[in-house]
Amino acid sequence: MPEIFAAQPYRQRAAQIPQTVAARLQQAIGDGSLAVGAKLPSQRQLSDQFGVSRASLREAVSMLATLGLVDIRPGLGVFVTDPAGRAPLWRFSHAASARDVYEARLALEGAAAALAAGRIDDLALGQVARLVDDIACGLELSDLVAMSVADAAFHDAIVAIAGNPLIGSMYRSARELMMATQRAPMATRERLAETVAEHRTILEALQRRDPGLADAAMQRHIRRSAHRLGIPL
Amino acid sequence: MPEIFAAQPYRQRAAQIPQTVAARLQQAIGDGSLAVGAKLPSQRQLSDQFGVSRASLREAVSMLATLGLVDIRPGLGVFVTDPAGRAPLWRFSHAASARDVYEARLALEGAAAALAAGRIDDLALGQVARLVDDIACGLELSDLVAMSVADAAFHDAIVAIAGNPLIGSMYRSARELMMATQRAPMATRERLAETVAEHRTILEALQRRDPGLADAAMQRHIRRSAHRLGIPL
DNA sequence: CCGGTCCTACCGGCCTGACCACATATTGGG
DNA sequence: CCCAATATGTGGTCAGGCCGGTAGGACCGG
Repeated sequence: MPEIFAAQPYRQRAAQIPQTVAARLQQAIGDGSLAVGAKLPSQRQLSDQFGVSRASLREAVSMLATLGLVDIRPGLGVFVTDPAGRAPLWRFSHAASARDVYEARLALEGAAAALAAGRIDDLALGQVARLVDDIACGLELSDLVAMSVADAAFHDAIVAIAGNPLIGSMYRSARELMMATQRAPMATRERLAETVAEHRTILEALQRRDPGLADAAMQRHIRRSAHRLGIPL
Repeated sequence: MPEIFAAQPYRQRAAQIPQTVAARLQQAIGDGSLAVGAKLPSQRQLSDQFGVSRASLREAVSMLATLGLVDIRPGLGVFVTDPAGRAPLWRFSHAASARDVYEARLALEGAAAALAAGRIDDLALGQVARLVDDIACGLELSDLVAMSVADAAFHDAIVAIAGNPLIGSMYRSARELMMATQRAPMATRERLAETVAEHRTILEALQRRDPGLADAAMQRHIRRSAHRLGIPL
């Protein structure tokens, strides 16, 4: 399997028209020429503009839709989707174990916490603090649903604050995968109290703007979460 | 397992033909009816079999290709890709900066190195050592191409040894993205010598089976690589 | 018998031009 | 003034055709 050297310079396949068109559209979306929510010109118009057939243009648009960059609404048009919105349509063709997912979370969220520590502002800090309070509140009320909702929001917020679109996209994918394999969390009260304390520790690291501390606190939290779920890490 | 969400309020859009065909092909790939590496029937044959036009069938195949499930080889046919295969850079929405990519690499490859340290066997250790030698050899011969090839192989190998399919998939995506944005590396000889030393350090950490050390060494290497390319991290 | 060239069937890539279903804007009648 | 019929625009789909590249067999020269 290690025949990495056998790989000669990839034969550059001739530029395929749909791919080229998709790339140009993607670029237009990326650099803001096509704002979020904006409606693209009609397929007939675009195909004419690019000098390609509508079939090819359709393939390009179809690819962007598959990637979730664009939303096609029959009879209305094609619209640029909200990037912050769900973009996790990507599929891992192979199955991942719960352990795989937690290892990935460890890497991604640890890094996200470190980045967030260096980039968080006071406003966001207050929001994160509120989410921690929500979690604690859920604990007191023994409202497991509220707790898990606030918990998820907490992690999402940190990844968002990290401000790295790649890590954000990867995180969302891992999260989606996690939901597919997650078992019900055990509800011992003292164990739940642990998670609140761990979130508080992360919050403190963010307040101190200490990336290393935030990374460590987040990794510790995820590691212990995995243990609580019976996943060896 | 369709329609868990069938009861949703959103109006169910009429089944679109390409999507339906893509789903059925995807299912066939998923359940093993189409083995990895197998060649799909020709597009004309498939379109006839599904009772759809070739244009629709092409859109479906194009979607699968976008998801990386199949590989289209003009003049030959459509083939089911190896799940361990790589992901095209379309995956990520809105353009990522070089800094974003390096931040993601920092997280992913650091974690991969740590995992690899705990899982590497002597055989793999020898292969990695050989790759480091190749890099050093490239330096002596001032063969920049050979160096970068061996360098890439080194990183790929560590990710492979880590054995986490998620991290592997994410890493490959990031790598593709990196190649798209990479600027020419500066070729000062002493700077190149630095990279050899950094790789050696990573190798030593792997030899000691020390995850923490491997993580740190890999992160340091990537960080310095970024600096060498003028990317602030 | 061997090795080359040529031919042909097959494959994907792309185009043209048309028709359908749906959403909306326009318009005309009650 | 309101409401329905219609015109227009959009995406969805189709049929058929041409192009260029690939592979494998047939053919021919050595």
